[in-house]
Amino acid sequence: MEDVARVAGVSHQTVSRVLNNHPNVSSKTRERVEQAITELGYRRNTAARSLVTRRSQTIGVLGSEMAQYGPSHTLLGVQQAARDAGYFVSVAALREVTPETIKDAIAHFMDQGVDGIVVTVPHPGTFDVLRGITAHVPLVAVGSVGDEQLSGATVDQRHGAHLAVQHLLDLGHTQIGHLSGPVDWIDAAARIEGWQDALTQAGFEPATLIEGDWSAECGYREGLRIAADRSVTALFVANDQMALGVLRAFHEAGVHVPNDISVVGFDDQPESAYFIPPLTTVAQDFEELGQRCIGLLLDRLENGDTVSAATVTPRLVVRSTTAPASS
Amino acid sequence: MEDVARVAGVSHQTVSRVLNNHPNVSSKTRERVEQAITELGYRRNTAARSLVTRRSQTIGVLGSEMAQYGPSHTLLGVQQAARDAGYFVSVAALREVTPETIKDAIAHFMDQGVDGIVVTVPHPGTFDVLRGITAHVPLVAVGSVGDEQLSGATVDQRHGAHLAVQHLLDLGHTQIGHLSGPVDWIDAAARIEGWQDALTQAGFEPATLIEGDWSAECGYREGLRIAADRSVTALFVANDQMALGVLRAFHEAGVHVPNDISVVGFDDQPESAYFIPPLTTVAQDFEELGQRCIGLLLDRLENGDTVSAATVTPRLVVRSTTAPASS
DNA sequence: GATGCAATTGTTAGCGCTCACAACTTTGAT
DNA sequence: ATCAAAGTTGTGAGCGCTAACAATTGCATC
Repeated sequence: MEDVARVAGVSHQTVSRVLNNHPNVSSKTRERVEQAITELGYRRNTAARSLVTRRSQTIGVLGSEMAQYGPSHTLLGVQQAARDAGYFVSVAALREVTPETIKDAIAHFMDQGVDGIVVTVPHPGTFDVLRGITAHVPLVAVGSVGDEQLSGATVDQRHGAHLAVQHLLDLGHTQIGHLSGPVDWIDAAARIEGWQDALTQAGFEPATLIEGDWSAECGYREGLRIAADRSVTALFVANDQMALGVLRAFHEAGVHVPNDISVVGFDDQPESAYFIPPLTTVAQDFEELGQRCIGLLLDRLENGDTVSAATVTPRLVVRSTTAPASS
Repeated sequence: MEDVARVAGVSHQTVSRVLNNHPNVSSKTRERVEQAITELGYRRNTAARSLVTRRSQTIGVLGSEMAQYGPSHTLLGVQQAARDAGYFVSVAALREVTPETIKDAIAHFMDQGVDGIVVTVPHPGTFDVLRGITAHVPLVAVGSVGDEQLSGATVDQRHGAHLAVQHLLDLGHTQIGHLSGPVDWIDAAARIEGWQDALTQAGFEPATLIEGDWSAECGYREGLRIAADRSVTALFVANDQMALGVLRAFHEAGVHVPNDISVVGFDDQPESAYFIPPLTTVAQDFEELGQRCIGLLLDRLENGDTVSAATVTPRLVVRSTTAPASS
């Protein structure tokens, strides 16, 4: 920086002012400094800068199951939005989710001096842990609706589940089962509630609820059982991967989809259009979710806004696994 | 730090020594300092530390298509290995791959003062761009075999392709087509070569080569064409997603897998076991790949090793999409 | 031409840490 | 008891930057 100042014939402070876009620099000087910067290929030292500003221009992203479809796309959205805003993104993936591992990871980020943290750990206990932590930086929790202490960005999963069930109801189904995700996942719980609500509102009993684990393997296993007992005419499956397993099980058991049983998934992964048959499902935009997280964070960081929330709305994609109920 | 020193009754330098595990500190003093640290909840300031050491304890990961199965799992492996070694991981995802965007991202990392960079941009041009850059930190390129200037970690894709084709040859197939990935992907090129090699070695002509784009949609499209012309009895597909599309196309066209045509995929995603029928494919361990990258980087960082390479070996997983050729 | 005010630029200190070196303390051999 | 060598601790400087303040300049006003 001293070198730049010398070349431009000014003081180091003026260089700093140019770098930080301070108003009171004459355009002539600014130009000279900028030229010196490019000439010398100068890059400002981040460490020195954050030592004095106490800002690191870094956002930490804490997540579990980061390689899954949802989380990895959320990360992508977060990353892009953050980089567009001039922030670095530091990632910590949890191998195992416990209050301790979460606290550890947050501490890891605090050590690093991040300016804000996005948490995508989709278990309800997470929020309590986060509320118990006094991080001195803004926090956004994915999946949380947001409250006094914690900002939240979320897909309206309940609405998504409504959409799915309503579609089946519209087709004349009344016996609509649900193969859910693990109940200790926020998303799974919200989808269960949406399913129950829609059914209850329509005057039907939400009877058949099976708890799954998101995997195709589990979808297959439970699919075989459902195929054997045939107590439902339609099945709302909490994600596309389990739906894949279900379709395979039904295929093997000679249950025809959609004529014998209708199936609706959730997520709309790109592959779902190529299942046999192509899957009717609920699409959610994870990248937008990630972007909204950063939006929330930047609002708090730059405008000093307090807590807030953002919601992304899912939509139904009808393909070939749903058909009118045979009367 | 001054506070800790005061509480422990030593100088700030002694505190620093304890923090850095310097040998010449008496165990009594060390204990006293450590107690003061926990008592005060002291955390060392990363910015100040890296200002003087010129080390940031951060590793940059530069990638494209980061939400895909391979890259996201590689990132996971990188992240875990890095965190175990006490490093932070900063991520930059490229929206678009050009020499400029790569250079930008590297510059972004240099600004941040990363200690090392892992690049997973699976296009051959990448390596030339990287060689042209004078980053003053160790670089590991995923997919590169490594050379004088550039360390590399890679899955032996050629071997994987061999495995797939040999399996089909063993079943008596001789007309073995290949639906490849985009030829400007390193992985796609390596798999094509493996396919060609294996066939040539066995004395057959590698005739039917179709270039795809990794997507299920493309697998479906090309699958329909192959079903119509029936010039092959077996198809080696460069990834599982395209294989999904192919299976769907064959199903629709009334081509029975594996009796009419055998299909082998590549990747072994967890879902592949639940395709209809379950997919024979080549498994590769992306997390291990990521871990090896960090291993390479740390070797260079800590032991001053020069360039080197690591290879992960894929293996064949036989399921139900392959059967002996009907004579 | 003197005066005041704003716009622009320079000077100094210090963020929290590690490095190099100086100073002190112990140990063990003479 | 004496001395050197090793082990242990303290002191001062400075990494590259920005904030606060001081100093200078330009320019309109009386």
